[in-house]
Amino acid sequence: MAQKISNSVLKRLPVYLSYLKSLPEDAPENISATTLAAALNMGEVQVRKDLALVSDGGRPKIGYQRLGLVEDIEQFLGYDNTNDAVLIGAGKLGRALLGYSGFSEYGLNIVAAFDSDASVAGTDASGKPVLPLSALEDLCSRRKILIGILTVPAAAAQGVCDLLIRNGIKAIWNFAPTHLDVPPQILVQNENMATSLAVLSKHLSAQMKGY
Amino acid sequence: MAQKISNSVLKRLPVYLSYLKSLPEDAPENISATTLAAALNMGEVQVRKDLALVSDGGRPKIGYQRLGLVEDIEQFLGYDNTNDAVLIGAGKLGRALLGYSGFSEYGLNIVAAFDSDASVAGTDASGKPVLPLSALEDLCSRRKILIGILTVPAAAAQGVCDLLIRNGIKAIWNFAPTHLDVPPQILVQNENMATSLAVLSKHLSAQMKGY
DNA sequence: TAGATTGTTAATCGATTAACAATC
DNA sequence: TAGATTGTTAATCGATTAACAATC
Repeated sequence: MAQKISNSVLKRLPVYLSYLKSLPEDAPENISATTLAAALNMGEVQVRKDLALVSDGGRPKIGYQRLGLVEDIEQFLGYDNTNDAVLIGAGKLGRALLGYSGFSEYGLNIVAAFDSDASVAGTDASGKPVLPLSALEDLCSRRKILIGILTVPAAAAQGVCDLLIRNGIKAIWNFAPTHLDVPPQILVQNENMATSLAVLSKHLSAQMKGY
Repeated sequence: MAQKISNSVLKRLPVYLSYLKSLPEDAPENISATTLAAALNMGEVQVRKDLALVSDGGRPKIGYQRLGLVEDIEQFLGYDNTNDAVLIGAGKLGRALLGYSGFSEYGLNIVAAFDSDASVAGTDASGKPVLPLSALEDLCSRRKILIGILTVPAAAAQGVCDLLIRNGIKAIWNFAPTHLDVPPQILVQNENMATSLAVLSKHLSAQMKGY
């Protein structure tokens, strides 16, 4: 029976992963949950519980096999089988994401970008083609794309979102600062800057006031 | 006694705010928690509880005053008194953020960007100056900057982070995919793409498997 | 063996939801 | 008044933490 994984665990796993990968090649072969927890400022029980979900266990007194753990987390997160994605909205943010080479490491491959502005289309940004929106349908169905990355202005977001869904997209990574209405089986992951800013500035003003 | 606000509430407030602001000028003067909840796919009790924290209440049968609510949320989040910030790392992502005009709406003003690569420095990206890292100290102390936005490669992040803290920065918005070690009174808000991607691809593969 | 470390079971904590009373 | 809506109090749910037993 497939275990239900909470979002909070899911968000911590990449943190472990990137830390483990940042260690030098000649680091010790094993690493303990205690060490990991200390390095990342987390509770060690929590780390152990999280790791228990993805690996088949460490050894008392020794810890987890470092490289095995990396593999286990990557496999668990599905970073080993690459997902193709399309990106809509080739503005500054869109191009920044297009040019971000790090995604492949997480199993994400942006196949092409689309923009409603035909004059932007055709241009290559960091090797990836930028196409007119009219080409979306063909590409999505031909390559069975499941992930759409939305970097369009808020006002255009819902329309593009509907278009994506009509073309078989199952998951949307939404950078537009707006709420999207979607059918229940479609996943929307919001990457709302305003949200983080709120946390940031609130903490800041709280600290200033000294409470 | 200042109320302790949870992060989850803090993250929902900007969502209400942006929805309220997206309504047309001639929308009804009042809006009920019920309506808001339905539009955003949230629980109505939750909406009401959240709004209770920031406003002095709606009226039964009528709802909340729409414009008053906007003001209340903005004021609560501190969007009315602008915070100056510096951005370090004028790569693609850094420039995308620099050029993003929406921040001012959230009370954030990026004063300048810095980059260790002197050849990039001097260039203007969308009107904001890009300066060499050596100019950071002077500007931070002169303008009493409290927020630092980190868009440097992971390997450079901790070093720049330390530099920022030495220069009086109290809050760091970290886009580098790495953990930062900071003293307890410094706030780090991580904007880790890998984290969102993990949630996204996991849900996707779960759905494909049909469980 | 002793001590470090794992993994599990139980307790705590916090956030969400449900039920309901108050109000216009 | 009746019904929509607010706000509050209590119940539920889930995640984190603490305590502890098992293991190398």
